[in-house]
Amino acid sequence: MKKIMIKDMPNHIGETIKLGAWLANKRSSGKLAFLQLRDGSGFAQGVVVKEEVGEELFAVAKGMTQETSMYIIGEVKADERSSFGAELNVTGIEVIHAATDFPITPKEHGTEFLMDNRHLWLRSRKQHAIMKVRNEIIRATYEFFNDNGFTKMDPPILTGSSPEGTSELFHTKYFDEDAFLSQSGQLYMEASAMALGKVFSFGPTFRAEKSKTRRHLIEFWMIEPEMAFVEFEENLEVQEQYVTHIVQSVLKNCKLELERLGRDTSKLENIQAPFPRISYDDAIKFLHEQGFDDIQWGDDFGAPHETAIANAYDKPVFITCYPTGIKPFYMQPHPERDDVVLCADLIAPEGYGEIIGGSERIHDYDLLKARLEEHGLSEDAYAWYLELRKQGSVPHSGFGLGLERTVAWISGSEHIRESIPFPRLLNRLYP
RNA sequence: UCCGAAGUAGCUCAGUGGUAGAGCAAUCGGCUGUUAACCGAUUGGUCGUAGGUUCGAGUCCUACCUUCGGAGCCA
Repeated sequence: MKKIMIKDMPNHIGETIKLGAWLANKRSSGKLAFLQLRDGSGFAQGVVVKEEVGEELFAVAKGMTQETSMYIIGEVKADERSSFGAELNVTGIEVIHAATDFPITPKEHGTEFLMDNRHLWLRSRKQHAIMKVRNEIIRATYEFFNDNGFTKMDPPILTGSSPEGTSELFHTKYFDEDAFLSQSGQLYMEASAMALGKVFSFGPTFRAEKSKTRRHLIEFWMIEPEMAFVEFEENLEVQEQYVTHIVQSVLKNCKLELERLGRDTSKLENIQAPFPRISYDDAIKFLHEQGFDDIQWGDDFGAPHETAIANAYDKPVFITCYPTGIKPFYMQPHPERDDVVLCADLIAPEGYGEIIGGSERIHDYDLLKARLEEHGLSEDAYAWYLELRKQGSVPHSGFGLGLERTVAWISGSEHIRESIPFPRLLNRLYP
């Protein structure tokens, strides 16, 4: 007898098979029991008919508690009532471990309770679907960059200095030295791009910001491509093609999951490059026209401003060329203007906020050195980074995409904490 | 850090100065197609903590703790 996964059941109609499974839920009558089974690959219903299996096995089925683990044997039957077209006509059950008092019952629960039980919450249908979407985004990311000539390079997580002086960093000891957990691998990716041309990284980043919103995590995963000989506008084209690829891949490969999440897929089908662009200057004008009198040229956007701009489009929108004063030291100035830089943020639709920040980087040694000084950053700590501009420096650009915000947007999750297996939040390091 | 809301059964909540309640979960029983199944019964309480007002406090007052939502900061 063949041991298979639930997702493959439609390929085994009429066969007797074996599953390793957990009991997600059950319903029963005097002569029928419906077991809602899950095995990690999917969810399926097992039907136990008393007349067919006998008193003893029927009593076992009726008595099973939520999340009991088992090997279960039966014949796969086609059934239109199933979400994926198949169910199991059970003929044998071997209970492996009987669960007791599983805390997450099939009714409503509060956030704190679910977060305390995150290690068990992951088993639920919605969380399962979000993790599948997350995985598809990761898979499509590797596919896109591999197909387009990028090499994956892994920057260090322990660093001795900060790429951007502003954000709070997690501090730790490195033997007798001070070290910090990486909040971006960008500077190392620039060095990597000078070696391998087009590179990307995918790894965790850490920000000790006291942020407490539905868009913030303390530990989150970022995809950071960096490209030699690529200038500002080409950088935007890579971004819109990349985001298009991951959205379309999820639509194609996660149909069941998006349905289970209740995602409005028509909004996602529309996500096709090119994406609209609006300059910072025009965005300020637009906001003033919309009645926002709380923002002036030179201010950074708040969440309500970003949402107002995003709501004017049905695709992600690039906001380009921000004032030099509110952006990091390494961004290339606009060729015709001194007061703005060649950068762009990509704002997701439907209020999910900024998912990409990117820019062309300064490649002139003297200018970069001057910017380091203006920002009060130590030249010693950035000596290796400056030296890149002395050894065959070239125009180059890159960006960083926040994975969890992207997962939240595509899956339609209301909060970013559900888009990573074990979220690290302000006041939460458990489980 | 600031602004707002909330802490009552394992979970989700009601209870608005006078005997501590419901649904779900658990346990027992019933039901031949359920799908957050349904029906009946049973079990289950330091009302966040400390102090105060009152004949009497889950309810009113004060402080603290915790959580949630938002702001700032950012991806």
